[in-house]
Amino acid sequence: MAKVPGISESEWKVMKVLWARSPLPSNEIIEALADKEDWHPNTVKTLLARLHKKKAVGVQKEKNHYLYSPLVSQADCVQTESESFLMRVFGGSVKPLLMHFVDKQKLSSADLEELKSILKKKK
Amino acid sequence: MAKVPGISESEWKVMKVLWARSPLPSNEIIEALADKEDWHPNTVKTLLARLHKKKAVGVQKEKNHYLYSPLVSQADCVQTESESFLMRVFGGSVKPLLMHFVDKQKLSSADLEELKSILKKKK
DNA sequence: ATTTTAAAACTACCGCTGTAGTTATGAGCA
DNA sequence: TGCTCATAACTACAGCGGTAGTTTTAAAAT
Repeated sequence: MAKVPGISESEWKVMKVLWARSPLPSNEIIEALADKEDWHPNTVKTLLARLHKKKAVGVQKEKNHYLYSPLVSQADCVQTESESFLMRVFGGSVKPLLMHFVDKQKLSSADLEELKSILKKKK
Repeated sequence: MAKVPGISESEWKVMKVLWARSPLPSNEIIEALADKEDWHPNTVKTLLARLHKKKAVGVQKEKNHYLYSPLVSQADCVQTESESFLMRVFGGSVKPLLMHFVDKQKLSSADLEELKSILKKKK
């Protein structure tokens, strides 16, 4: 899997917008984020610039404005983040991690069923 | 559950030592970390000072030297970190998270069995 | 063609992080 | 009692992250 650059908390929020739909001009990205975050438009621009610099997003010049798209896949980023979280917090052991989340977070019984069937297939 | 201060990556490594055994004098902490990390002793001291400042570890003056102990529990820190990870990377949905880890990380079949039985009890 | 305006680009600033050098302090030893 | 040595305390500094102000550019409108 592709090596992805480090992506900060705020940058993730920008990436999520682009993973959901792209390419997008900055104003639409800003708008999409306005819902969730209370950010100055320039803040989003800065984040886009940083993401561009580290090659996490690409820009295409479209006559007067730019269009942004992800250059790294969400799956790769999720993988990278998960790995790092697993190491840092659970010392690399998946089982305690799973037990933690099964235990501490509320799962519907439908979720439980689904999980069980996945585990069954997995075996 | 107690609100814990933000604990950085390197600080976590120090906390792990103290969660495993405490109270400890700085030299033993430094020694314990020497195995895993290639840090200058002063680096560890700085980390301890920062953790002390943010009240994540306490110090007791023991004649000439200090003894350090955690003031926040590992469980609370794990909980806080997990929550933040869940939000950031999986948008708050536990099921995709679980599926990711079941899928992407290698689990022994013993692990799978154990998980299944936990799920069974959980239901 | 000049003015207005939106977006892009550049600059800024503070607090946190990783990493460590430097200085002060106090206790044991000579 | 003065010297030495470990340890604690203070200082440093560059890079990142969150946040946004200022300047430039180029297109649209008059």
